[in-house]
Amino acid sequence: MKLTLSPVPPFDFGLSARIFSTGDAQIRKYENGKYRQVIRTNDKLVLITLKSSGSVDAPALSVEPKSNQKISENDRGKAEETISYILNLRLDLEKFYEAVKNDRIMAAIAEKLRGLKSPTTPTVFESLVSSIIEQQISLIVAHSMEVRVVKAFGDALRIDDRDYYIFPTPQRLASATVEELRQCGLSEKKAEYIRDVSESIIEGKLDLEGLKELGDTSAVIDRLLKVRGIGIWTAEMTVLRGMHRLEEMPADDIGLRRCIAHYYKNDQRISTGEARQIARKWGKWKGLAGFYLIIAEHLGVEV
DNA sequence: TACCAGGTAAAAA
DNA sequence: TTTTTACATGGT
Repeated sequence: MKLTLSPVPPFDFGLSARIFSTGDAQIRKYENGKYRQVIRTNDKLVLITLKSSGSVDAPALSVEPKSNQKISENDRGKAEETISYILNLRLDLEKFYEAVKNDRIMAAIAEKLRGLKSPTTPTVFESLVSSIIEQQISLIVAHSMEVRVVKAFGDALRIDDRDYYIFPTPQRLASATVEELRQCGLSEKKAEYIRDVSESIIEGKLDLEGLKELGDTSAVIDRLLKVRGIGIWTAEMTVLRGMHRLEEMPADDIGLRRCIAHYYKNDQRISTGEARQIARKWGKWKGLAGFYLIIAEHLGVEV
């Protein structure tokens, strides 16, 4: 049973999925033109395999869902919705390109990366926990810890004799001990933050997913900042990566600042303030623009 | 070996 | 109130 999705053009699936080339094959991986990940539809785990069946300007995505349980019509609808959400298929990139056309550098990068959409996590929770793990340490280190956390605490789906894992639920992480989390390489404090925030969620003190309904992004960030372990960087990363709030850019991010410096300041180190200053010209697209810079640098794009 | 990596809270000044 | 420090681990 297959289904087909029609992303809003332009959309370059290969380019957009490419950042998952280095992903873990049992969690989230792009390989040989196929992207694979487990999602939750209603209460079922479904392994989805996506591949392009169109072009950048007439994009189409074919979806192959697999599960241990019977996939209903309703599940199919949910799967479609989740995929559209995590790959940002409804985003109209032309609006972004139009908004940055007067910035010579960004316009050139956008032209080379035409069709690149920014992915997000299925839940705000996943984005928040990942961001906590990524605080201060290198992405390589953070990535290996995340893989350990997902495999230790995430639910597994067995398909064709192979286990695939979905990101753990707040319930599961709230019941984990700090010691168990530390086994994944986390510092004691990060383990506490993650445990505590998970506990707040299951106790109903924090409705992370409900924050999606809040139109005012700065109100969302203010709420997140009240949580122990979440500073401005983590709050901004969370809304950007977990909620598609593409106007939000974590200006104090050291990697992003390096990218901005590379393209706009001849590689001279810049402060958070200078980064925000440069980002002003991207208007409500600061976060997406920052994402374009990171991918551009990663791919060695020069303008 | 020391230092840096997509920070933050808590201690010290 | 502002500044400094501890923290985890992998790469250079």
